Amino acid sequence: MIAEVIINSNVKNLNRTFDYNIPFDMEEKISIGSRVLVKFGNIKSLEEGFVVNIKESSEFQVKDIADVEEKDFVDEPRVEMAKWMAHRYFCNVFDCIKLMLPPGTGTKDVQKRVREKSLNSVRLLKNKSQIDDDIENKILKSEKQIKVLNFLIDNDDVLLTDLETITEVSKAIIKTLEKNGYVEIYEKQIERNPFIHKVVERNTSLNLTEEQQHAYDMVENAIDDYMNSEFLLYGVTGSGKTEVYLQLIKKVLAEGKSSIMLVPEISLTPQTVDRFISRFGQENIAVLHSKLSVGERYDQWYKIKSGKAKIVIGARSAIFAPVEDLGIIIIDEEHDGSYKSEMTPRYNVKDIARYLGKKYDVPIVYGSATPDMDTYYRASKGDIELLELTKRANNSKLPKVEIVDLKQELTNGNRSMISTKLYKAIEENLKNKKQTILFLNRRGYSTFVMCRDCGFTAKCKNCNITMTYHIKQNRLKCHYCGYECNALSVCPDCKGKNIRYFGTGTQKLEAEINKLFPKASTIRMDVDTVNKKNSHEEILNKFKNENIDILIGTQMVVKGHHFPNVTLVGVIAADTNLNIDDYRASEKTFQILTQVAGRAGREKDEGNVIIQTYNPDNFSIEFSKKQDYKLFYNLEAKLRKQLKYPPFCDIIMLGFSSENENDIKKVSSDVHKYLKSKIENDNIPIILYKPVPAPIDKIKNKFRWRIIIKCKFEDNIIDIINNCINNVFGKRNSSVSMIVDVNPNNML
DNA sequence: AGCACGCCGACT
DNA sequence: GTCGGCGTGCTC
Repeated sequence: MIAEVIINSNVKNLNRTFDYNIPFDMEEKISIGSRVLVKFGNIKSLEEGFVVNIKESSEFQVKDIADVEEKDFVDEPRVEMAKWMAHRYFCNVFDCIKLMLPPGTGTKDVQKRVREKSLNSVRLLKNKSQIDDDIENKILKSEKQIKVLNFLIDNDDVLLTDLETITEVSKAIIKTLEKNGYVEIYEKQIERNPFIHKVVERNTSLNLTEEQQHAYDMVENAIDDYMNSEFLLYGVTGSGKTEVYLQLIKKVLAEGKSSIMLVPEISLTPQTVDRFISRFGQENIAVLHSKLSVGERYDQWYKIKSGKAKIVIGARSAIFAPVEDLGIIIIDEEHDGSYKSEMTPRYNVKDIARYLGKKYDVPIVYGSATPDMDTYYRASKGDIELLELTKRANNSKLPKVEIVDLKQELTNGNRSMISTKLYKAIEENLKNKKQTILFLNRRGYSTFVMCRDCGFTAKCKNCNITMTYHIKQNRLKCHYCGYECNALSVCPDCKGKNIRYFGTGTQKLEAEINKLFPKASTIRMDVDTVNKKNSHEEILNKFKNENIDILIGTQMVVKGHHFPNVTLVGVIAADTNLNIDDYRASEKTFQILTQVAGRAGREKDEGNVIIQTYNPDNFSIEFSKKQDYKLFYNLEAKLRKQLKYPPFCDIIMLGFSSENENDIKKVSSDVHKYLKSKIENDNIPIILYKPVPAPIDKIKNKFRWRIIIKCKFEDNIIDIINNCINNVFGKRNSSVSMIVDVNPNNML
């Protein structure tokens, strides 16, 4: 028998199958979806491959499959889905299959781990002065570090040919270290169970309100009838969407089927998970997200694969969890940008959910207080059933929202970033021992640095971006590539000393609040303070339990947290998202303002929200004051229709990047020419724009250009783009790389 | 990745 | 001639 195998490679030219003979002794183990090792080309080591089809004969002179993995990880429908994804997202099939494999088991993952371990052991040995600098330098610089390591472990003939050998090398290193008594430092025990410290009380279903019950009944019918229906659970903040999810999952679990519940990466906190654990017990639940270590992820994956955990809670990639007997897919906070992948494959999780829903005849539930324009549009057309929750579950009132015009504030002579109204409200809140959240969607201290004499602005040397001043380290940082340099006191151009720091970030806000309210306790939350594994959680717990007066943060503070004692939310500058060059600017502004306002007054005390803005008349700000999504939707939909933006049309962005700007111009114009000729031939209604530099035209020393296409993202344009990629990028390896992003999250 | 092939300039 | 540097193509 012959197997059609795809090779693990990101080379475009290798995105096809190669035939291999299945040796007799492997026939029973190999099926579609098996992971195999094969000899390929002149490559010395064995390549990782995947069987995607089995047939009787081949027109080629075939080689034998060298090895096969004992267990199958991917079933035939998933291989089909991977092919579908590769075509739709313009990537290699293997890139898609990777998402479905147990984490950390790929040949390259294993090699990487062995290399890291080896390097670690070298460092340890060096600390004991057993090797000299020269050897370490060789090891650190060399790509084939492990070969040098062989020297260390007195084993000259080990070659890095296959997994087995790597394991051998790794074992030998461990042995050497054991002999020297370093094993406890080297093999630091990893905490593998994410729930290990949890003792959670069990709780039972709450009584549903009339609206919740109706929503539940509608989805329940779909589950009973094996219907691939889609539902939008549109409920105001605090309306009890989660209780509906919990009861739906309970229903699905009672029938022995699995549930996938997706939440935005940022709100996948232990509190969220606790709520599910206390309802279903931790043995039934698996959690998948990016903060878990590879080992933790691997264990969770097996918990699902073995059928032990029938409830999967996770971020975007959890849609690929190896569940059997899928019963329901729930996507909470469905408007969230994290559901769209910004890496290859650039998939939108809703596309995948819809594919699975159709394939297995299961319902999909989207939940949000501020639905995505596209979701609500589909609901208005009747493609999605709209289920509304109009009241907050514990009958708490929606907060009172006020808007402060910062232009007015300036003419009144207040040049601080806290308006008089907000100042008084904070003061009042402090007096009443209530908590306050201040929201500013920009981290750092100052957003740009300018010389007042000659107009010089500090820019990153790798990116065409102004540097942000961080006061703590007294340094300038580039938020795109991470480049840092010392803060300026003298202008590098004119040597003037009149350097001014403009704009505000969370650090400056924190400093100002501490100055204005010296007695208030404050805590700041942004990527600069939450980079450690659990610090996101720690900050929120500290705020909640130690009753810190004021939480200052970027959009991280917005997502789905429940703070009973918060009665005031201040938005320092509502305009930060508004002025960027993106068709979603209004939608994002409305969403974030509504979500942040929803943090206030979730219990018996009424909440207050103060939004400071330079554009009080902008409709997305005005409608968020009214907290009226439908008003917002109707006006925004009208604008989008006129301008041919989603949901009425899709934006396909072809992004080019290269260190050589001339190459970019050449390749992008070739692509443009190709597309233009095909589109004219096919007579398709497509708007094709000429290649232009991107708004940020240089990042990490690479120039960036783009071509924008506006049309419905359907088969004809998908085929044209795929052909274009094969034609222009198929053969020679160009210095220019191209990515295709459909309805990208940001247009910068 | 790594080898073959073929093109072209440099050198015995 | 023919050696070797390098761009290009191919891998079942």
